[in-house]
Amino acid sequence: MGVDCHHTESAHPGLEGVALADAVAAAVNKCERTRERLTPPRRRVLELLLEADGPMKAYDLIAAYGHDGEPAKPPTVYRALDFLERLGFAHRIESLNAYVPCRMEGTSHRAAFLICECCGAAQEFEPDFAPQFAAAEAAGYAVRTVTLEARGLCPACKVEA
Amino acid sequence: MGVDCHHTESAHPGLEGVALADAVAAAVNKCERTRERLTPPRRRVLELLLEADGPMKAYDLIAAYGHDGEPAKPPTVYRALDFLERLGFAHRIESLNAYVPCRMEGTSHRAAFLICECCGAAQEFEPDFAPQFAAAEAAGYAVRTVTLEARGLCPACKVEA
DNA sequence: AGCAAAACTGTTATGAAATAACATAACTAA
DNA sequence: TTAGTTATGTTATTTCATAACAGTTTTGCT
Repeated sequence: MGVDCHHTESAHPGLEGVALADAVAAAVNKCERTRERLTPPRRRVLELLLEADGPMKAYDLIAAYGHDGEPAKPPTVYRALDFLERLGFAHRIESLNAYVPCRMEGTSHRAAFLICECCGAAQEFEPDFAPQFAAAEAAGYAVRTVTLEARGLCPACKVEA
Repeated sequence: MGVDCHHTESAHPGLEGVALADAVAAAVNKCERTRERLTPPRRRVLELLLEADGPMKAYDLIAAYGHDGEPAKPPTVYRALDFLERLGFAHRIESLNAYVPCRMEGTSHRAAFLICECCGAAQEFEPDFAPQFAAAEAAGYAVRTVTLEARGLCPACKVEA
């Protein structure tokens, strides 16, 4: 991703084989429990996100969608992304116009990311916003969702620089 | 902005007259002190942001650019926005694809916003990220910039709902 | 002052990201 | 079993942003 970086994107290598199958199975199970429908296009987009080594652009997903090389139509992928985000299986990174699978499955979390400007890796973490928004809520705001994206250098790229 | 809201956007009414002139003069002064060039297109875009009642989309700025109704060319506005962001006179709100003038002039701040999903108002505030990123920096990250966008209801819209 | 480098603007064209609109198909609950 | 809801397929369009390059203004150097 980064222009001035020669690292392989190793912070979050994509899943393969058993690990990928397990992650998909976990999603299938969660959907069954909650009566949600992990339909073929939704499942396909989730697979693509899980396999990827880093954040995926929507049009990367569109291009990679067909096992035979046939691209998807944009609404197919955008609808699947909407679903995956709604269920917490994926997150959109606003400052990259890109998408990642959720790496913190199960935690009822507000997503936050540390994005490396060198290698492009996006590390998800669990922020503690309570102190941040106590004041806002005291002033009458009702906070519903929070997007937090920090940009800088990951440990590997920082060392190299 | 909001679809289900009948409020006027009063949280941050646009500047007019003397207040607008003062804000522009402050920017002129700051640029003179720092040897930056607040050229006509940059100044015009800053004026438009300051006059606006809420976040402005780039193409709103493009349409409003000419005093005679003539739109600007897109690069004119995007370049001006780059400049204004670089100097801290404006902020981009990623989750809206929109821009606001900085309301916290002078503070060396990392911008953060409370965005009302009902009326569209964007309230800037000064977050304290120190506790948030102590852990990240301890783990070797070098955090450079932070984007924080909280979405919910502002006090006025919360009351109405 | 004279000149080169850098920064800025104007312009055309294109690229990238996302959605509108509408027809069809598949679940699901009475 | 049929009405209602949810999801998909498809075409087209809209929205957002930048590439590329020519020309101008400013700045810094000697």
